[in-house]
Amino acid sequence: MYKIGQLAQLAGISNDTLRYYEKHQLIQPSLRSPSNYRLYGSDALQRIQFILRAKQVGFSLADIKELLALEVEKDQHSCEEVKTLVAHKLDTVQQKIDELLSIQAALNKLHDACCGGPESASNCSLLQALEN
Amino acid sequence: MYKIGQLAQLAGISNDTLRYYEKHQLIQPSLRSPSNYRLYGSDALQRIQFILRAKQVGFSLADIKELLALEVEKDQHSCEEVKTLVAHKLDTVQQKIDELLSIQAALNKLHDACCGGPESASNCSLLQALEN
DNA sequence: CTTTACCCTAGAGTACACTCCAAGGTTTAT
DNA sequence: ATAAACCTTGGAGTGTACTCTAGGGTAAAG
Repeated sequence: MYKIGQLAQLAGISNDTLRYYEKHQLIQPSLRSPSNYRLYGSDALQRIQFILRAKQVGFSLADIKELLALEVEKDQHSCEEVKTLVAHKLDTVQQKIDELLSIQAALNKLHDACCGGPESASNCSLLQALEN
Repeated sequence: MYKIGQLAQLAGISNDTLRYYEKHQLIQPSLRSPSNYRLYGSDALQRIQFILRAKQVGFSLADIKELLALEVEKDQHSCEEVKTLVAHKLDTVQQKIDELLSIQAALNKLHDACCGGPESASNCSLLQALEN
């Protein structure tokens, strides 16, 4: 069981951020101590790391809340619903990957082609690299 | 030459957003009309599309301004500087791709494994799918 | 020639995601 | 037993990225 400060330090975020995430229902402490301190299990760390990863690639906290809520439960009905939602999320993820690959290609071109020979070095920008 | 409204519509953003990007030096109109209207060349559209793509994958406007400023010019000195900056940006991009691949893997697992047989369907969440 | 649909600037307002502060209670170390 | 280092809540403040409003000028259509 971690207290808020311990968990925050492990995750590299502030206590305030953790309380903010709780207020917005991205994470809940497993229980409260007799003196009302938040107490977290070790699964909390994994959850926060997922939140940070998703944030890095442009998901909003609202998006992330939806992703974390994706769960298959016992009845087949819920499973079908989840499958549809997951398919949408996978589309979004693939689109982001494609966008990153195009940015990566442009950066590589700027790195390799534009700095190659002495004559090729004049006037080469990221957008020009993206064009060809 | 596009007027601001035409360009904004083509790009799917508002006139205000375009003026906001100009104020923050992400884009400049090629010239002003005699009546002081902004006039953009066709390269502006490409530039905006790059901005939107980069935003989608979690780059801030400050990041994007830096990316757009990456240009190799005539002297070799500038080229070396650009190479160093590009290498850093490529690291960031690769990290984002890796984060997306890990999210993609978890979503696929939730989609395939957790909805497979009738018994495997009970209690499967995104984070559990990420674990194994 | 006037109405409708554009455009301009400057500045205020909004949503999101924190971040900080005040005023107080708890735990740990000396 | 007392100081330092934690924790609590509620609410105010900050930075980013827009979004809207006011008050005005310009351009195209009937």
